[in-house]
Amino acid sequence: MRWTQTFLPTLKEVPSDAEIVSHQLLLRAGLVRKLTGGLYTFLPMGLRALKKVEAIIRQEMDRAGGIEVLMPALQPPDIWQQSGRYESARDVLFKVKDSAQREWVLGPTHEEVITTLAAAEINSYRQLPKCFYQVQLKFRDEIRPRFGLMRAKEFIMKDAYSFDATDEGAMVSYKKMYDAYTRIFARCGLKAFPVEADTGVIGGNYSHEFMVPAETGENDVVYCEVSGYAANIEKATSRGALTPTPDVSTGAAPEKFATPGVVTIEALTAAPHQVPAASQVKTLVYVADSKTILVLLRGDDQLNEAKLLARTGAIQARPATPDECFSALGARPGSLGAAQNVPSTVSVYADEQLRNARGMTTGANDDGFHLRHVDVDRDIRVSQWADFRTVAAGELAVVSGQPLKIRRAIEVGHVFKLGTKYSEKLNSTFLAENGLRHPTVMGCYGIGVTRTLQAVIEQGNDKDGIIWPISVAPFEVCLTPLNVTPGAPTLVLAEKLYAELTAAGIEVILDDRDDRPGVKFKDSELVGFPLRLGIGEKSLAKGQVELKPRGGALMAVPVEEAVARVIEWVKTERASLQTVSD
RNA sequence: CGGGGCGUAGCGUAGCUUGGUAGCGCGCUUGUUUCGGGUACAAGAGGUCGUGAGUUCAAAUCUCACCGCCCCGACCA
Repeated sequence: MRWTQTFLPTLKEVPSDAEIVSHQLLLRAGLVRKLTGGLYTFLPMGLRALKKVEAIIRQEMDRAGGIEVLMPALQPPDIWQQSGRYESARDVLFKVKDSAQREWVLGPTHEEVITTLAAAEINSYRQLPKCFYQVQLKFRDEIRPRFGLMRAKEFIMKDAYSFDATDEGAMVSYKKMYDAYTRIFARCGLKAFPVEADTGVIGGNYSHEFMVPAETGENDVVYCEVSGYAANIEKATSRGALTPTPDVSTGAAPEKFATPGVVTIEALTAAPHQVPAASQVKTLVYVADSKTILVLLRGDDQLNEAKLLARTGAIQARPATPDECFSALGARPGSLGAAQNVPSTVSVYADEQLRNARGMTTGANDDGFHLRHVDVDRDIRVSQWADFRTVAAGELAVVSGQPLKIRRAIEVGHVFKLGTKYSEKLNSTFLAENGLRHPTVMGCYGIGVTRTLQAVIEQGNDKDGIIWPISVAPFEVCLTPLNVTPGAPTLVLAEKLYAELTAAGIEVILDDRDDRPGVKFKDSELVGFPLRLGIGEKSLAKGQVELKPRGGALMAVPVEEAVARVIEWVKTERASLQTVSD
């Protein structure tokens, strides 16, 4: 490819609407352009890099036994109603109407479609297991698209769906995808690691996310360096709060006391009351699937809403409004409690941290009053005990007992063991060897392809631009003759090397622009080609050309060795990202 | 949806407080120059100042509404 014949608009200045470095570089290096918020056009270099990622994914999916298909992005709403997600996923579903005013949905994912296919076509255990995958555009009505390709309204995803006859088989399929993901991200040059994950609205009972550590990520990952435990904060557990709950119980009965104007945990810790946060019961009123519930935590703990949904089985939950609190408990936030005057219709969920907690202080369900001497087990009617709290850094890992750390990360992949949730609802059943009909056991596996591409940039860059791993770079070599006037020795040699390298299977872009050396150097570094082969009159006079790896030192090599040296360098780089020999 | 910020040439921005001929840098065009790290000089093209209404003799500037973008939060398969 010749620079003058492709379309590679680089930007010297940082676009004002890009905040994070990978988003800035996507724009500056001429990889993408924004149409509008959350919608981007891929330009030639961006598209080439994207296709590299897709090719790696396809190779590894095929290697893992995946079968590629392509499903419709536009889908009928009835299959979504059948699975129950027309409601549960309504906030992210794009809906469109055709000219007959009939409604359609733009698929945010394809469980419904693939399960419908399986229901029709897979009828015998002899046809199992099967793992279908596709690389498809997905649509999500994101409330707030941001960070370029990281969170977009429309994006490319690789999604795979496995169908097995048995639970054990499903675990084998899961493990195959898990291993394939590990290879895929390694081959993309990404430092990605798996973490235990919450399954969210998609359902299922076993799940890992693949995370790329990055301060700009939107996920918090809890991990233990000693045991290797790692989990999304939505899922993470620990041995509990670092400070024990003070036991100041005297055995006394709950006692109401006036706390005018005290409506926060914080305020109650101050004079005159001076109740430590760890001795308070935090009472949260939530509306879970239109039912009012109470969630109790220790005063210094934070609710983990993902756990709330998981433990209660609710599809959606939100904090109750002050009015809703008042009508349920007769008091407003700041004076709420579960010890007295709780209607029997209101379920009370309590965090394990409060088990056996005695001598606690909590709201009295009477504005301006609290209760002291509350023993949770004795005084509160708890419907269900569970882990509802958010793990904090420094708490001890459940297994190893070592301190946990927390870091930000970008989620690039997610694997789920789904079980029979979708196969039952959409009638994907098969006849087993014993003649009985069973639902297929499913798994689903996603990789955000466009997000992965941006994660590669987020992880590989410096002040000059992108530093691509060679496996994902739009071109492997940037051939840079400094003088391109027709007939100039530098151009003549460049054309010769271009032909030879291209014939040898090296992906070369020839910077044939009539521009100053500084411009060409800066651009090649901004776009981030892994190797620059520079041909200038000075070194050519000495019979030499220059090899400059991106981010590495410049090497002068004799002209006659140039092709061999480039091929060697490229092959070494390629090999370093190849995890399994073909 | 709540909070904050911003919309002026392809990009980055000044001007707005205190209303009065829209400016700069980059990029672009032409010429000269330079030719190993975003050359230098000169000439030039390019603007409904996001849209609409209002106030005013006069609005980029003040007021209101709307639209769009960015950030924080909520949300996130």
